[in-house]
Amino acid sequence: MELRHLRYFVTVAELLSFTRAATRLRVAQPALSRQIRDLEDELGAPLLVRNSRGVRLSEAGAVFLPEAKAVLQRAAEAAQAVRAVVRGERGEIHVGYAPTPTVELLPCTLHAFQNLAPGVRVTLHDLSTEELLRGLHDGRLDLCLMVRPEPKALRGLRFELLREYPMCVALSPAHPLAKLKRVVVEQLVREPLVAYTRSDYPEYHAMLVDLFRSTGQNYRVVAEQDSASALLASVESGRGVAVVPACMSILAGGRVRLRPLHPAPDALAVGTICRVQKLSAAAQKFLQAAREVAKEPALPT
Amino acid sequence: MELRHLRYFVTVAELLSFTRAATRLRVAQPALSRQIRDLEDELGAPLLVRNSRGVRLSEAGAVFLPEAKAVLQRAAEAAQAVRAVVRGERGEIHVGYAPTPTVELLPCTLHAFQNLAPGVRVTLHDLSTEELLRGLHDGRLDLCLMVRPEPKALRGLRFELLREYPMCVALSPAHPLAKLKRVVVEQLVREPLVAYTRSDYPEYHAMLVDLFRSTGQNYRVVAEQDSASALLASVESGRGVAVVPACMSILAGGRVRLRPLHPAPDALAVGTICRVQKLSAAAQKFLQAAREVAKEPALPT
DNA sequence: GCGTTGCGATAACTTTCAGGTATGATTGCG
DNA sequence: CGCAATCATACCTGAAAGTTATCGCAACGC
Repeated sequence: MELRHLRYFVTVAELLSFTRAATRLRVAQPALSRQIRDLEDELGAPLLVRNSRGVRLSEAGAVFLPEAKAVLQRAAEAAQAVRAVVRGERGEIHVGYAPTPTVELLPCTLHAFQNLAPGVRVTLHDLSTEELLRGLHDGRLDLCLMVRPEPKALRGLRFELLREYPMCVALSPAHPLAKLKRVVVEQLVREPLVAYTRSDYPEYHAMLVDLFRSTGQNYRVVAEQDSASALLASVESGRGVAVVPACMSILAGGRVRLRPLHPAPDALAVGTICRVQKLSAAAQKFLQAAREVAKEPALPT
Repeated sequence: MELRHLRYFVTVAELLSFTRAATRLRVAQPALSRQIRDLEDELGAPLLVRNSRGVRLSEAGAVFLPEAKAVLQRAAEAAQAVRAVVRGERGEIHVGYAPTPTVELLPCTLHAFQNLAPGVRVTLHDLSTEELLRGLHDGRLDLCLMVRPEPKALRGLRFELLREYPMCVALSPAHPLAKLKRVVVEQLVREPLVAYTRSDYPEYHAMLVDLFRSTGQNYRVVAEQDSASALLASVESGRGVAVVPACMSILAGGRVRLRPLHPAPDALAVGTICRVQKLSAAAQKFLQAAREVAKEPALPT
């Protein structure tokens, strides 16, 4: 039994005529008669009662007609489900992200994507930079929201900038520098610093070296922390101050003050990365949602 | 898209291997690859991701797999529904009947058939003898429960005797003859008779002529009624007595007495009739139910 | 490092069967 | 009765499903 048999039978049963059904199906009448007979042979019962004035449904045919329609309906739905995936209206995407830099963008993007493609499930993967890039390369991830990586790590991938967060100084509210509108590097270099763990965040320490080079003085790291929350807790406690991107204000709440740094080092570039090739429609919609979110004004510094 | 494509895809998706799926499907592997590719082309998306170590489902494939299984399942159910009709486990039969002669057998047979074939709907048709036979011939009726017709009316039909009801005399309880164990024809011929309408029931009147021939006397019909209930009402009122089959006792209740007639005329033969050819399995089961009912002891006279 | 193995894809061919044309059989109708 | 309409039959054609043989690729083992 094939869907063709069902399509043919349903048409004959609805028009109650082989001739008219053949016309509608764009086949010759004998071909249609043959297919119907094959179907009847396979099912072991005549579905149609032929008389010289057309046909009528047999007992078995009357039972089979709604069943056959249901099968065809179900088959059409199955095809539609795949086409919905192709159009990015259904399915699943795996999105990798770096938690702290995307603390502002990720929730808004997820929300926008939910409106754009309500049928697509988003699975989030909180991973390190290397794991994010590896996941993109081997196909486990469809796209990532993260800090702009080194250009040489971007083989076959495309980065799209969404937002830049200027680097700021995080201070406990009681700290004298917190009264200033902005902090100058020469003031900062004398302060005890809290930093990210050197082994986990080498690029953060490279940034610090760059930042303080102009002062000609050595800076002093009094504590290293392996997470944003720990860094902020250290700063809040008065242990020291930290250089952090402006987006950190969302995590900091009111417990820590952020002040612009002068001269400003390179801002933190956050955006999407995905493969240049073979991007699913759903993933493209996610990119679109992210772009729309980025158009909105940034959070006040 | 044909069911073949779905069968092939489901097998590959479950074995995650073209080679093993081809073996199971009893086709060569290239033929299978080709069919899957045709399906993918039609749906507009790859369903399987091929790598040199077997295959895995793509996004679209993961969505399509349960859909395809559902279609195949539904198709199998459709075929099973027809086979259930063939086996007489499902469907509908049209049963014609003569109400009064089958007053005992029909309810019991319906009950037995309900147990034998619960999935079959029985549609009853209360028709005259001629209409019953015509309905059988042109296929509107599958079988009938009725009085044995003339042999010449049985072209292409088969009668099967279920039960014989001896002819009795119906008397009002107050009637003098009601005190007797049985009524002799010579006694009966002097009584005023209530009969069925001559035009509607010629065979009934033929029976009366036969019955009284031996007495050499004329019988006297004082009223004609066109239904069993009217006949019984007339008898109950004392208008006259009637010759009726023993099964009439069920309709009569206690309002009328039935007494055997001596010498007994031919009993009323009640049974099934159906076409010799093309009897559906459900109709055969109905016949079987009727036979089982007939095996039970008859009602006491 | 290099053959070996196991996988799916490709190529060339064969076979099957859906579909086409022509025609026959039946029946209802003017 | 002839005509028109309907489905069945017979026979042919061609698309496509299937077959065998082979390729290319990647993982594995020695």
